[in-house]
Amino acid sequence: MANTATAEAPKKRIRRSPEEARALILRAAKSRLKAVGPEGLQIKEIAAIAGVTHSTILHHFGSAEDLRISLAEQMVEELLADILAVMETREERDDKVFPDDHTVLFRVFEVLSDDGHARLLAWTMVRGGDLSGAEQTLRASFERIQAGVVMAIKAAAGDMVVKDEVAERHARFIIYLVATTAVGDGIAGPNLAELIGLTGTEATKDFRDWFAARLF
Amino acid sequence: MANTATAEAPKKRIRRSPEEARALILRAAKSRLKAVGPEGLQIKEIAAIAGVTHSTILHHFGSAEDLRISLAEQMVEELLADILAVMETREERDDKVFPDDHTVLFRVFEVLSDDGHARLLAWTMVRGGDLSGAEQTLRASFERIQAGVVMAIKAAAGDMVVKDEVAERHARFIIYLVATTAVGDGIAGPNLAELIGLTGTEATKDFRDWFAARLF
DNA sequence: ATAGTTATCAACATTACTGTTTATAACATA
DNA sequence: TATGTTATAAACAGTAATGTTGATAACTAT
Repeated sequence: MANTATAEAPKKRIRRSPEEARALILRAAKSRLKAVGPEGLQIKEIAAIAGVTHSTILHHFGSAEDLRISLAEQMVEELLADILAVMETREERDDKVFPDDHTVLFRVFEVLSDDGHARLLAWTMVRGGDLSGAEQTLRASFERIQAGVVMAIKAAAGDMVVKDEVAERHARFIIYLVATTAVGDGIAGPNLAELIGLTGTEATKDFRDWFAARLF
Repeated sequence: MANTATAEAPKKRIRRSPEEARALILRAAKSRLKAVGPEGLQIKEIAAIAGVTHSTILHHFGSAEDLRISLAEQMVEELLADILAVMETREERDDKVFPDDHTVLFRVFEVLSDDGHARLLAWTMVRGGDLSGAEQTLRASFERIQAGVVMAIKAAAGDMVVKDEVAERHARFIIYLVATTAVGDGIAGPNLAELIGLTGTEATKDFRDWFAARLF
């Protein structure tokens, strides 16, 4: 007996555009990655979350590996877009960045290292991705970021004349330092801070203040 | 026809001690991880490299997951041992560390970020390992490192009197900064430097010089 | 309407990865 | 030499993941 004739749910189909479908699937993959880490990236699990079958994923991405590559690229692009948004906000408000106002740096840290962003980024790096697919976007983004930092350097220098190439070089170093630190912080931070003895919630803030004060 | 009686190679056995076998297998796993990333950590691949069968691995480690845990713990311990060795060398030679001599910092960077060490470390972090098995070792190591940095700080301060707790706090920040930077550098460095425009072999050295000069 | 396209699903096929069992070779110890 | 222990291997089993095929529902364009 049991299910006599409950009629095998006809299963209505939602037909999406390829773009919508890909976006939906990538969103599901991302949430899965954040939730359970790289091991959660099996297409059947992702399909279940997205509400589709796994063969739909294969239809849109070709293979499970291709899905992962697309995910990695998309995440890095999103990340940079977020950082750029932070920078633009600063320029609009025409704020001083350093050393009296650390908010921008803080928000960069938040974007890059908090909320699991860095762990996801680490995943993309560790898996050996070269991100060549997103190269154009990335390069353009960094140029804009660099322009912002150069401005900040000149502002911080005040009266002193700063040669363009010196400021530019300085800017590259600063960007590189902030980026690597934020990435490392996001990845190893929780474990590391505890081991070193930087405990308490204010320790994170203190460190970032200390760091910001030494940047320029 | 074909293989008539080429006698199915009797397959001589090498009998190792449990310690040797475990070490051999972990070495193979590590090289595999460095070569092809986390996806390369399947026990059959590892077994092939180690020259044993996969059931031998299961015999010694219990399960594939247990092997990965052992690998993560061993790698972190090795890493810290290497760094400690660098610190001890400095103390023996009684060198100045900063700002006139950057060799120690350079070697820490080398150990932490070059040669794929950081990528392996990132893998241990990303996979959510809490490393509780190696906790004692890690904590002790960091205490010794911190002691070294405190000495360096006081030396750098010269005549000025530095309160112990200030130096200690400063030391923690510096250790944290160097560690996170080195980790981020090791993970994102190659891609990031190229994107930012820090190209050429000397760019790495220049950055590290610039960084070291700003540490104290 | 009609025809063509394709995003979707369901069922099947296949690989690959982990884990199990049994036998034996290598070594230690008495 | 005899006996026990165990590290190793080979073959098998189970399961989970990817990939394939064919049919169809949803949409587009004629």
